[in-house]
Amino acid sequence: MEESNDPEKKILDFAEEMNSTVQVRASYENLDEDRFITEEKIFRDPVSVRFNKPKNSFTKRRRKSEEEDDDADEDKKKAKLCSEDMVLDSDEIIRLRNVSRQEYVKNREKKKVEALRDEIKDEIMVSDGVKLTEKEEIEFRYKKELYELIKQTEDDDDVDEYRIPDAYDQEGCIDQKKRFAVVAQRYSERRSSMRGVTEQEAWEDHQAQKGTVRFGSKDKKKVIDGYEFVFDDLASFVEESSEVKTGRHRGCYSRTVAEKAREERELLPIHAYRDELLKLIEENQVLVIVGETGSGKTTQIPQYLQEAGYTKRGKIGCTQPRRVAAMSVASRVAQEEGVKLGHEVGYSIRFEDCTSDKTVVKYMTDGMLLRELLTEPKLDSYSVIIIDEAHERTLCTDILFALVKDVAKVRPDLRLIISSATLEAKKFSDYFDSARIYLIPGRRYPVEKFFRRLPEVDYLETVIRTVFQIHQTEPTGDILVFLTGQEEIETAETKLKLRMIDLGTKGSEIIISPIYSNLPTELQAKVFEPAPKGSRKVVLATNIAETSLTIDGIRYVIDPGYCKINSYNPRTGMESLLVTPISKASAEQRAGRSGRTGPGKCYRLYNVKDLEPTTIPEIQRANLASVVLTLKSLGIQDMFNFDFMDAPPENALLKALELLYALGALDGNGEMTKVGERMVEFPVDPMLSKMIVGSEKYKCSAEIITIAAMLSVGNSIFYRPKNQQVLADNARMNFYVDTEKVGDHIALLRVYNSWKDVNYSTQWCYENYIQSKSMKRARDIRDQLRGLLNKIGIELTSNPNDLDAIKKAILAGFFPHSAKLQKDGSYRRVKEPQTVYVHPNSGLFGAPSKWLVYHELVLTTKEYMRHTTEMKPEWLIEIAPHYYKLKDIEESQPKKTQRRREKARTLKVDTNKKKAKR
DNA sequence: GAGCACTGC
Repeated sequence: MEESNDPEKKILDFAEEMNSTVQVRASYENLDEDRFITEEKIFRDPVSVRFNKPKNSFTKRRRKSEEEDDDADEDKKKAKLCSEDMVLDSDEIIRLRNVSRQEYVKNREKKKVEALRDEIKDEIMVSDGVKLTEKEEIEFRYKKELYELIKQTEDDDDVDEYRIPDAYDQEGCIDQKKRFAVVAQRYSERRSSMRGVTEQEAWEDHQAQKGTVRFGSKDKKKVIDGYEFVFDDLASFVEESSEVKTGRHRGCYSRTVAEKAREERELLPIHAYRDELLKLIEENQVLVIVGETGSGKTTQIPQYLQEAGYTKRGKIGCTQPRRVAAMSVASRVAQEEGVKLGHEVGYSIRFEDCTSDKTVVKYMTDGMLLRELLTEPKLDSYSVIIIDEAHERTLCTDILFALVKDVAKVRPDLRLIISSATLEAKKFSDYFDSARIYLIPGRRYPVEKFFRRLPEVDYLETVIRTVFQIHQTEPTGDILVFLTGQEEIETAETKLKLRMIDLGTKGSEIIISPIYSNLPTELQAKVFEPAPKGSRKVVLATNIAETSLTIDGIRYVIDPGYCKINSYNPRTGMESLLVTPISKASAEQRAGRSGRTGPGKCYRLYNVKDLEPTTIPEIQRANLASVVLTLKSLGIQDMFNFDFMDAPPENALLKALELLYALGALDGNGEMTKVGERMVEFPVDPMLSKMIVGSEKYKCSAEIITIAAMLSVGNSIFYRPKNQQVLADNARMNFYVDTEKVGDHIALLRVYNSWKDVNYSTQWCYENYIQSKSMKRARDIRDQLRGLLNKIGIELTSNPNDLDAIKKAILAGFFPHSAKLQKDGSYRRVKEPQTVYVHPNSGLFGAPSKWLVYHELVLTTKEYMRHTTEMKPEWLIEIAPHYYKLKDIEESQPKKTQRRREKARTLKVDTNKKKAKR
C-alpha cells in the first residue's frame, strides 16, 4: 500500500484494511478455526534510533481509547480505534521527526564513538587466535575502558557498566561455559544490590515511570517504542484456553502409563466426535477431515477404526509426508494400545520396515505407499487409507490422490480419509466428487499476531531490532526467527552478536541457536537444549522449523515472510532456488509455532493479505521424469489427461516423456520397455537408474551404484565451514589427485571407497571435511541399490581401474547432459542452444576439458553444471546413436531439437488415440 | 570464485 499524506485517505486505507482483516477472521470462524486465535494486530516501524537511545526506545505507553470502550460493539470500536490511531500516528511521526533532526546534529560525536566501538570489535576479530603483545593488550584495554566511559556518560540513567561479553572466543564463537559463568555472576551481583528485584523488573519499572505517552489496553501493558500494537480485549480467550489446558493435565499424576494414556485419549477433542465420525466413515467412501492442530486425529482415527472392526477386512494405512512423523506417531499409538511397536502397530519408511504379519495399523511415508502401489495396484491388503497432512501437497501425496481415487472406484469397500488443514478442505472435497467435509476442532494456545502494513526495506535489520525489543520487554520464552537460508542465518547471527555488544548487558543473556538441515547433527542438537535459567534462546531457523521439527519453549515468532523455493524450468532443464514470499497457509503454520506450550506472539514483517493463499504445489514446479515413469509403470498411458488435482505444466510432462523416450524407458508408442521396467525398480532419478542399468554392460555396477548413491545424497557431502574454507578445499582436492584428470563422479567414488577403507570412520570424516551424516545416508542408499540390482538380476561387478568403463556407464544415463568447451572458456550444450559453466566447486573448475558430461544444471549467479566428468565425444555416438549423429560432435553448432519434439508430440497423439479407443 | 529451502523413494 502506498503511504499518503492525506489523512483522510490514510483513514480510508486503514479502514479498508481493517475490514479485510475482519473478513478473513469471519471466514475462519465459519470453519471454527479461530477459536483461540486473536485478531491480527499491527505493529509499526520503530522509527527511533537504536545506538544513541537504546533504553528510551522501549517506553511503555497506554492508549486512552482502549480504556474507554470495553463494551462497545466490535465495529464501532474498530472505527474509533482506527481514527484515533491516525491522529496519534501523525503526531507521533512529527515528534519522531523532530527527534531525528536533533539526533542529526549529534551525529558527528556519535560517529566518533562508533568508530571507537568498531575498532574494538575489529581488534577482537583480527586478533583471531593470535595472542596479543603486552603493549597491544594495554592499548586494547584502554580503548575498551574509554568506550565504556563514554557509554556511561551518554546514558546518564545507566546503572549498568558496559562490558564486552568475554564469552566470545577469537573466532567469534561462544564459549558457553564462560558465558554462563558471566550470567550467573551478574545475577548474583544483582540479587545483592537490588534486594531480589531482577534487573529486568527494575529496568521495566524505571522505563514505565519515564513514559510520557501511555497506551495499550488495560490488560495488555507492554508496548514498545515505534511498534504500536493495536490491541483488542482478549482476556476471555486467554482464560478459555488455559482452562482447557489445565483440565487436560488434571489428575494425571501417580497413574500407570496405560491408564494415563487412556485418560489422555479421552480428553482429546476428537473423542467427543468418535461415534459420529465412525458413522460418517461407514456411510461415505471418501471423507475429508479438517482436523486442527492438537485434535488428535492422526493418532486416534486409526484406533477408532480398529476398534470398529475395520482391521478385520484389511490394514489401516496412514501416510505422512515425513519419516520422523511416521515413526513417532506409530510409536505413540503402539504405546497407547499397549502393544509392541512393529506388531499390531507399525511403520514403514525407506531403509526401515518396522511391520510384521500382525500389523494392522501401519503408518508410512507417502512415497512408501506409492512404491507399494507398484506391486499392489488395488491396495488389496488395506481396508482404509488415510492421507494425512494432505494440504502440504507433496509430490507423492498429489500422485497418491489420483491413484487412490481410481482405486476407490473399483473397490467400493475401501475407505478413504483425506486429512487437511482448513484452507484447502473445499478443494479436496471438490476433487473427490464433493466428498463430505468433517471438522474436528483442535486445541492450542492463543497466538497474538502483529503485523506490519508495509513491506520491509531491510527486514534483517527489523528482525534484529524486534528480537531485542521482545527480549527487553516481554516475559520469558524463547524466540524463533524464520529466515531463508544458511547464509542469512549466519549474517543474522553475526549482527545479533554485534548488537549485543552495542547494547551492553541489558537484561539477561541471549543464546543464539542456528538451525538448518545442512548443519552437522551435533550442532543441530544444540537447538533443543533449554536455555539456562534467566537467559533467552533465539533460534534462527529455515523452513525446517515450520513443519519438520518442533522446538519446545518457543513463545515468540518473528516471521519476515520469505522462504526459498526450488523450481525447475523444463525448457532449460535447470533448477534454481528462489526467495519467494510465503503463503497464508505457511504464515499460519509459522505463527502456530509460538503457541505450542503456552500463549504465544507472532510478529509478522508483512501484511498477510498480500500473500497467496497456498504455496504452488510441488508437482507444478518439479522435474517430472521420475513421476511419469512411475505412472507409466502403473499402466497410466495418457499423462496429459490424467486426473491430477492440479495438473503439472504440459511442457514439463512433454520434457519428461522426451527424456524417458531418449533413455529407452518408453518406446515410440509411449509404452514401457524392458529397460523401463528395470529402471522403475530403483528409487532414484531416471537418468541415474538408467546409468545403473547401463552399468551391466561395462561390468562396473559396484562402482556405479556407489556413484549413484553419492549423487543422490546431493551436494551436502563436503563440509565447508566459513572460517576453514581453504583447509576444506584442500582436503577435497586430495580426492582428485592422480596421473590422469579426475572428474567429480570419480572423486565421489573415491571419497566413498576411502571412507569404506577406514571402516566407515566418523573421525575420518571430520579430518577430511566430509559430513558423516551424508556418508551414512549414501551407504544406506547404496545398500538398497545393491539389493535391487540383485532383484532385477544384474550382477554386482567391480571394475575399479577402468575409468573409461565407468565413464561410459555414466554416459549411458547422462548422455543428454553433454557439453562442449567454447573458445571463451564457457561450455555449450551439445543438443541445446544453451551456454553453461563449470561450477566453481567442481574439481574441473579452471582445468578445462573439451567435452564434459554433467549431473545437473543449477541456476544461481550463472548457469552452472554441478558434478562434471571428462569424456570422449565418440562415446556419445557409441552409446546413444539414436540421439547423437556424427555432425553433432564434429561442430558444436546448436542443433535443432525439432525432431525429438515431434516424436514427443506423436507420443502424445498416440496416447490420446488410445484413450479415445477405450 | 560461488553460495547448498525442505522433503521423499
